[in-house]
Amino acid sequence: MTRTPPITDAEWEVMNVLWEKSPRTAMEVAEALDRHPKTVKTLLGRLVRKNVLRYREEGNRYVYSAAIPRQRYVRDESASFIDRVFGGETTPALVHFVRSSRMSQEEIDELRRILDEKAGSES
Amino acid sequence: MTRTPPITDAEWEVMNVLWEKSPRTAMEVAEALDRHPKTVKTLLGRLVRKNVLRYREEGNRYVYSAAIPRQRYVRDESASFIDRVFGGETTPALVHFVRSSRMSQEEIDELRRILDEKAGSES
DNA sequence: TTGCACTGACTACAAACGTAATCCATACTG
DNA sequence: CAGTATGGATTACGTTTGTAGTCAGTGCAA
Repeated sequence: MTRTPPITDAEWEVMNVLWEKSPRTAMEVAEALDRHPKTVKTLLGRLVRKNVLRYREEGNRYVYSAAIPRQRYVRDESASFIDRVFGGETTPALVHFVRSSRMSQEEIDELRRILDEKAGSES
Repeated sequence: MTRTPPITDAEWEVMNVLWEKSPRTAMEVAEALDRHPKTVKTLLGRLVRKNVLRYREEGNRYVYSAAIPRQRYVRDESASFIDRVFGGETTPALVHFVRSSRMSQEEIDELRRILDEKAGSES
């Protein structure tokens, strides 16, 4: 299992639009982000070099798609965030988020359900 | 209220030891992190320039303390992380964390308690 | 008192980043 | 077919980051 290469903030923006819908051309991504096409192309190129994106030639242009599922990045990025900010302790992070966020009753119930499942399965 | 200046990964490491215990000298921080003193001094200097750290002269050396409470950084950093990775949606982030983390029964209960408080107070 | 061991200040420097411009080939327009 | 617009490849460039080295002052050990 190849390690997910680190990607920067600007690259995350690009990936987010491609995870949301693939494949897309460079121009389409640039428009979705409302950023300079040249800049976007640079970022796409770097992401291809990192093997986070793949492209297919379509006529005279490339269409890009994610080569690594969003889920993997979410997992890795979450872990490194929690390491950095909460010293690797997940529960304090969760406590912080729950305390500081506005949640609807439905969302609260959803989380409770998940905690209940967990209470059953956890050793 | 001044905006919390962005700090880098290496700077977070330094801040974490100073948030944990202040004040400390450059040497003490370097030892706590087991990193090259020169490197740590550079980072301390940069953090002072960003007004994230303050120092006091103690004999011929400086002792550093955080000038911005950890809590503020945690809040800001969490928000920007959730923006980047979860598009600003906190609940999906929470669901992800709860699902993917190992938690003891006590931790699960703690979170339940907090959710209960929240259920009461939330509209 | 002399010189060394530390200190902070300043400097260095390559890699990564964000942001784009230039270059060259090709496709479309008239 | 000529000229222009567009696409990817390559190059540019100031800034930030991580990691430290050099320099000049000073307090302590011998």
